[in-house]
Amino acid sequence: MFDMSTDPPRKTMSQLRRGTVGYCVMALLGRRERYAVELVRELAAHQALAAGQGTIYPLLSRLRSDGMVATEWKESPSGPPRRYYSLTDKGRASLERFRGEWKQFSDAVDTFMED
Amino acid sequence: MFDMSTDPPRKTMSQLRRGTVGYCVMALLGRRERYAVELVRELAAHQALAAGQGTIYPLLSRLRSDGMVATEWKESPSGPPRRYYSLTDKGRASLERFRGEWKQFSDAVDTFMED
DNA sequence: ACATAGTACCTTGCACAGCAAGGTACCTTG
DNA sequence: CAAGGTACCTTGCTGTGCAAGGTACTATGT
Repeated sequence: MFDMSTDPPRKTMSQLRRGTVGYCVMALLGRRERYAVELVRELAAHQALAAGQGTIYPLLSRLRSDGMVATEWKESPSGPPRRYYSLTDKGRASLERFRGEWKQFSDAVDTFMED
Repeated sequence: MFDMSTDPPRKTMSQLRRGTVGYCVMALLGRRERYAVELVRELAAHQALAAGQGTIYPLLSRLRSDGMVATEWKESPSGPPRRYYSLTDKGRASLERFRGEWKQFSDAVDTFMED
């Protein structure tokens, strides 16, 4: 059972993340390469975009098969090996395009939300 | 077939709409009551939030069973009767809450996209 | 040498909103 | 009384996010 009074905020935020998490990950990878657990930690820092491993691994897998990111295995200074992800040129182009779509979209929603 | 070069934008935008269309509809209903086809037309005006009847009718049905909106049948000056939707107090509270979540979320995405 | 803990990888099954396409009924007009 | 417009609604599919569960490698303590 949940908070029945209004609307569970968890679910709402989860829906909002749809379609954006991938591009936020790509934005991070555009600066420097990272591995999956690192990405999870950095997303968790911005509360609204917190996404667990169950979201990140399938997401990275999709980005990879779409050619948006490239991967490379590297040994860790302490622990099991890590798979590092970096943004490809195709990924960079896709991200650039998203920036425009995001602005258009968020401006539209802002318009509706302003009373 | 589609544009294979990068990413079909249609699909991206469709994902972005998730979770927001409902609240945009509620925002409209917060000002004055409207019927479904009217809502479809007003959303279509803001291109980024265009949603067809296949989206709107199930959405309104959900909002209704969640107690966010109330409905009332009214005769049309010309044509079949219309079902008018209006925002309930519960809907108003939920919308108010969403405004905060939306700001938090869009600020977070903006942070990632700036660079 | 071996158990324990920590880190990192990944998969499975489900939930649910948006959507295209298809279908019914009412009213007006010629 | 047929044709066209308006308004209602449903069905089946898709894709993404998520919790939960599972494997493997390394370091540490005894």
